[in-house]
Amino acid sequence: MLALIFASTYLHNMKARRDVYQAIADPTRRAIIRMIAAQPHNVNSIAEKFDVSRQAISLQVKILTDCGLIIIKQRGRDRFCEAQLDQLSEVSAWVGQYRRHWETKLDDLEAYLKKLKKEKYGKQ
Amino acid sequence: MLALIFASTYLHNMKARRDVYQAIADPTRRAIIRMIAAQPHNVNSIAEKFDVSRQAISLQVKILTDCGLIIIKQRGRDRFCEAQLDQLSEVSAWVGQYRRHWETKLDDLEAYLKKLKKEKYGKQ
DNA sequence: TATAAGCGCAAGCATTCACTTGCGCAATAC
DNA sequence: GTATTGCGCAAGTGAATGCTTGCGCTTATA
Repeated sequence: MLALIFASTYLHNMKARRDVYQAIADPTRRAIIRMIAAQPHNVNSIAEKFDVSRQAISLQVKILTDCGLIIIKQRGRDRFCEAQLDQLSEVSAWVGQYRRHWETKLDDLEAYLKKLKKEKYGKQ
Repeated sequence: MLALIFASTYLHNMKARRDVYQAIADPTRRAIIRMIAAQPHNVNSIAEKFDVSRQAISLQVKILTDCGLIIIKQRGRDRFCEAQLDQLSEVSAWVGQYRRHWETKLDDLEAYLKKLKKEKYGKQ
């Protein structure tokens, strides 16, 4: 009896933290985004492209839907997934604030070339 | 004896899939990146800013180091963490390819406003 | 009407994650 | 010297993740 009580306290699919960063962390989900960004697909036609079960893809689609990256348009028995990538702007903004960190090297190179040029042509 | 053999097959901290997307999925890691991007910190001074144990932060630092987002410069007993965010350009590129998906609405709005303006002022 | 297709729900399972505590080691401070 | 500080390593834990299989519902097709 106690076992039953304890078992019931276990919530299997508890609402987890799901933000955009988390959503795009999984390569399968990125692949799904890639697919439906090019063209809407129903769940099964997505699943056909992967070698996991249909349910696995269905769950990934649910996750992407939950965090608003895709929207479902029901048509008959088909559920067409369309990309709704507004949320990606957040990621873009976050990454963008560090742009100088990875462009520094290019800047350095540019400055170096400029200096080189100056030395070659102008002397001042 | 068998138990020993089986026990030894269990690798506790097995090398997991760790790419940039995974690395930035965790809010704590993003916060760490934010900190050391502004200024290098040693591990303890990072840990002081969070209400988790020092080891927890140490592990996060290790993850970030493993996937190349930060580099460690040892100085005496201190280990200074510096940002090395080149890898973020990959994320930027990935997100960037969908830019039109979230800018469409702005474009639509712009077109709508233009149309509105036209109707108001020009009639053609 | 019977069969098939598209799909979600629910339960179970192995792995990974993020965290903890305890320990030890090297570098610095007293 | 001894004490303290900075830090990694190792083991353990609960929760989350990603997957599976089985079932049943609804919609389309034969």
